[in-house]
Amino acid sequence: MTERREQTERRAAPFPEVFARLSAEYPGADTELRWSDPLELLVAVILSAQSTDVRVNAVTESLFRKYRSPEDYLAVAQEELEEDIRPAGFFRNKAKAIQGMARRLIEAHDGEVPRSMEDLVALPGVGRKTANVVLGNAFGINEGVVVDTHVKRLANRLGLTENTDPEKVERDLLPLVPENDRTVFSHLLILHGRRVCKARKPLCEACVLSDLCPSSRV
DNA sequence: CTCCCGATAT
DNA sequence: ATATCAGGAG
Repeated sequence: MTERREQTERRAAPFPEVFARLSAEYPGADTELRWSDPLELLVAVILSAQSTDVRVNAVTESLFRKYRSPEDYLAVAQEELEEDIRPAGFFRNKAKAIQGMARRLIEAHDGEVPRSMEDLVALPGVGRKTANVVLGNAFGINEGVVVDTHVKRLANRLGLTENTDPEKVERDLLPLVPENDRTVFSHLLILHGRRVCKARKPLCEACVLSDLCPSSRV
């Protein structure tokens, strides 16, 4: 209790207030990825790694007309799939991952996208972040918080965690966020991160959280 | 930790 | 010129 800190170390933003303000700012916050079934969402999220949703949607618009089932992804040579997803970036890795994922769906899950974290993470190209998006958006299972680059950055700036490892960030957020709000909260942070709390030049003067953000420069 | 891909913002 | 973009694998 004797420790006397400088004023530079401001308090973490209170989660309920953060959630309330962002909910008001972004009503109906949802993914901007275009999808119409779990397989499409899974593919879209795999493609979204280090890419923008605009580029991913440009790719999937035609991709999802050509590939409608796991079998369809395996019916072409890897090189053909690579060309079909090229603009999304990392096209060799992602084509290989999608075909490996499709193969495992057929061999281990009767061609269906599994509904558990354990099974999803066992799919090639699917990590915890991708699994949480699919669970939350396609199946309404909100067990986890999606920790992507935006959620990680905002959680740190808001003082909701001191960790940078995505899994530790999620562990710190879980007790703060009611289970039913976890998927929505992820979307809120992602949207706010894209539009206001940007990685390079955050628009603190336009931020509805600036008065309670430890990192605000306003 | 590096690599994977290339467009865009700063 | 360099950091960043709805990450994951080796």
